[in-house]
Formats: sequence, structure tokens, C-alpha cells
Amino acid sequence: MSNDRRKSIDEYIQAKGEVRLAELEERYPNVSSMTLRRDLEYLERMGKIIRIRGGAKSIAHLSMVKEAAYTQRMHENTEAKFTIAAKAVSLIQPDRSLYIDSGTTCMCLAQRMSNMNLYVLTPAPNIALELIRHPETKVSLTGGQLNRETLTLSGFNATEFVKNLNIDQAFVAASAFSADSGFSCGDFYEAELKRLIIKKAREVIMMVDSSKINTNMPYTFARLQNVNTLICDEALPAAVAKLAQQSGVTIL
Amino acid sequence: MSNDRRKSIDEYIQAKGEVRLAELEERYPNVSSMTLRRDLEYLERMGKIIRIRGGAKSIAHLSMVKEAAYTQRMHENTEAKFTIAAKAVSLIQPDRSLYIDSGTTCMCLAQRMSNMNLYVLTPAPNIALELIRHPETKVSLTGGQLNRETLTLSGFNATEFVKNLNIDQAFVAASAFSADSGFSCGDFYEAELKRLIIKKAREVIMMVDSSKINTNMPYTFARLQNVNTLICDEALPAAVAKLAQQSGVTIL
DNA sequence: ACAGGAATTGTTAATAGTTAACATGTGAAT
DNA sequence: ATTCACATGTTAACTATTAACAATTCCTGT
Repeated sequence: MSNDRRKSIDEYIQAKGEVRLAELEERYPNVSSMTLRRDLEYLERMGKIIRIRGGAKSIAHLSMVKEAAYTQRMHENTEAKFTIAAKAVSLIQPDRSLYIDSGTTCMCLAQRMSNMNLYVLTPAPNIALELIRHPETKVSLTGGQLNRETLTLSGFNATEFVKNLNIDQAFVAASAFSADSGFSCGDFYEAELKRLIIKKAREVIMMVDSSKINTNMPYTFARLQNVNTLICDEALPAAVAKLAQQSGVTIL
Repeated sequence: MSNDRRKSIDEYIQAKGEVRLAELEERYPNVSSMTLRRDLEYLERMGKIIRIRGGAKSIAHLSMVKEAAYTQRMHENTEAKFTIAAKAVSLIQPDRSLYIDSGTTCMCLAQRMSNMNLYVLTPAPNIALELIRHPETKVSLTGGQLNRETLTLSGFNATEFVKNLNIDQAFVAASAFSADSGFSCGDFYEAELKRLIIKKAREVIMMVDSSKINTNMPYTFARLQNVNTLICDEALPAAVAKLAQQSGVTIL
């Protein structure tokens, strides 16, 4: 039915930020390009996307893509982020208190979430704005100074906020993982916040892109034994999988 | 010179939200359409606009329209908000510590600001994301729970944050003003934050839409004597202007 | 002041994407 | 079974965009 296809096209564009018509033609080989055009026209009228020559862009994405550094990162490994987000979203159930980290993987996750009764804390303003679309979801932001590169809030206030809060599930993104250094990231304050979150959360779900496995970043914020679930877009290298199992980590 | 034209084209698009190439050709009859195309291409690379078939759209405008979909405001009195923002932006000078309020008027202001060394505090995540585009501007968000209607953070944390902060200029938006009730708004927690800000700020610039004069909202957060400057899109009614003068308020 | 080079602008033709109009198919309601 | 509405497909006409090259202007160093 046309609605399913339109919904799926919309989801794809929201996750990827942008499509070419040729790409849609590949993904939907049993409908004509004219139909896909009409779908885009429909989504444009709905205010979800904006059509450009040769394809379309997500409006939500555009607002977010104002920062060059950020943009660049968003376009790397889109498929991986998409896959990880799809796995992560399946773990979310209503009536919980969540932490959702900053970063593009988490933004993908936020975009795939549906309207349900949740209490969500995040240090990322763009993710907060995405989540607030769902009427039943309560969203809180940690305060603090906004890092232009990572779009993350940090500082005394951010950490202070977390201390008085209970978290059922924490979805944390790592910029790097190695057996030696564990999960690490590139910003001192972010690492500090992640560490605190991991200490407070009942369940820690770590998300890491397969291309980041066996790499290191300056600040380690967790080890395998601190996480309950590890999500990656591809199968983990055997050595890493073995270590994870030894630490009792569920691999998705 | 090409830069002047590009700047002027950009301003035109930002104000109007959207242009057709044909329209630009009329406005700039002494350059070829190819040059105008190249200008649009340049502005697109700068992240100001997005090119669509036959013309271009302002990205800022698009994000605003997107927000309007959630908040259902903004379509009201766009002209007024633009006028107010234009007046307000002229008061901003480098090397200051500012507070910029939430709301669509403030969003307009944020969009018109330029890159300069500023420290800005705001309770509005959308405004923070707008301001962070300027590399020299340091942006902080008050933490707290995000109000879906007003896109404003509030709660214990928001107020706590402000207490340890110095503010040179506070740009505050009011949803209503009347001689009896002063400046008021529709949310208890927002009013509380505004009150605190006004107490702490060295200079208070109040912005109010002419259509909101002589109206009331439930929560009063300031009186004329608390503000230094009052910005409105049109001339104030004589009675209000007189009162303002008596309280030593500068009217813009 | 002037030569050389870079940046900007203009012109045209080829290309590619979009639209419009009409044809076909599909399914639900009467 | 017929009709109507709606989604889809097909084609051709149209329009905007790009690319490539030419002309011009605007600097900069001598």
C-alpha cells in the first residue's frame, strides 16, 4: 500500500538526511520513478522533507546540519548508524527512565523512536528537540556549555543534574573501543558525564560502530564489565566477542 | 562587487524565506542568471540556503517552519517579530554576557546575530543550536525539563544555573503587557526564570509584539520599572508610552 | 602605470530532472 | 456488475541545471 511505502521512504530520508531519486528507484524496484516522485511530493506537502533537484532532503536534518564539522561526521558510515539505531530502538519499552547520549548514532536512534511514555535525559539539544515531538515523552536536558563540535552540553551543571536522577537504561555511544583501553571518547568532560551515567544506570547499552573497534581515543569512560549490552552494526571480531562474553555482555 | 550582491541576496532570502530565480533576475537585471545561480550555489555551500528547482529556500526559515509545526505559533505576526529582532540586534556588542529568552521573537533575533565574542545563556535549545553556528560565541543552556509547547527548559536546575552567573544584557520576551499587570506570560516556571534573570541582569531589554499590548497572561514577571529598554514593532499607544517614559524606559 | 594572473561574469549547447497529460489498473461502495 | 476514486505507469514536452569555454574585471607586484 502507498502509505507504507511513503512511511518507509520518510524514515529512510530522516535517518539518512538526504536521498537521490536514483537511490529510491533501487530500493523500490517494483514501483515507477513517477510514483516515487509523487511520494516525495506528498512528503514535502507534509512538511517532512524538501525536494531538491535529483532527490530530497530531510528538513529535520537540515536544521541540524548547520555545523560543518558535524555535517561531515553525519555522512560517514550512515548505514552503520542506521543499523545500530534499529537494534537499539527494539530495547526500548514504555514507562522507563532513559539516558540517551549525544552524537549522530544517538540522533538516528531518537529519530526512530516512537511516541511512548518515557522520561528521557540527554546532553544533546538536537536530540531533545527530536524527542519532544512525541507528546508522551518527557524530555530533560542537562544544562551546561554547548560544545560546538559535538553538540553536547557539559560542565559542572550537567554532572550535577545527573546525581539526583534514576536511570533505567542508558544508551551510550563510544567513539572508540579496544581491549586495552575499553570504551573511549575525545572529550574530557563528555567522558566524565558518561562515567557518571554508567555508574547510575541500572542497565548500560553501549553502541559502537564497527569501524571504531580496535581504535583508541584519549579518554576512557568504560570497560566491558561496565556494560550490559553491546550493539554494533556488524559481527564483532572473534577476539572481542570472546572478551565480551567473558564479561557477561549481551551482544546485539 | 560580488560579495555585496551575495549578501543582499542572502538577506532577501532570509527575510522572504524563499525566492525564485526569475525573481532574482528581476531584482538584479545587470548580472546574468548564471551569476545568480553561482551566488545561490555559494550561499548553499555556506549553509545559508538550500537550492530547489527554480530557486532557493532559507534554511533558517525551514527550521522555523518545522518548529511551528510543533508549537503552532510563528505564523502569527512574522513581520512584527522580524522588526523587533532587527531593533534588538543593534544593541548587541561584542565581549558581553547575554541572556536570550525563548520564543519565536528571540529565535528571529538569534538568526540575525553575527559571529562575535559573546557568552550567551538561553533556556531554548533551538536558539542554542542557532547561536552555536558562530565560532566565537559561547553558548550555555540552562538544564531542566523541556516544555513541548514553548521549547523552553525549566525547573529547579534552570534557576539554579542562573544564580552563579553574571549577565550584562538580558533580552526577554513577553507574551502580554498591560499597565495593570505589567509583563506576563503563560507558564509559571518560565515566569519564575524570567524574574530571576531580570533581577540578575545589569540591563533588561524587553521585547513585545504590538498585538500583545493591553493584554494579560496569568503570570506577571516584570513591571515597567524593572526594564531598561522596551522594543516593540510599532509605536506604543500614547498612554503606554507615557507610562514607560515616567519609569525611565528607553523605547525603541 | 602596466603586465600578468586570478577571480568574476557571460554565453552557449548538452544534459538531466521535472511536469503534465493521458492511459491503465485496482479496489471499495452501491 | 458498474461506477467512482485513487494509485500507478507511460510518454512526450518542457524547464532548469550543468559544463565548458570565452570575455571581462579586478588585483598585485614591479
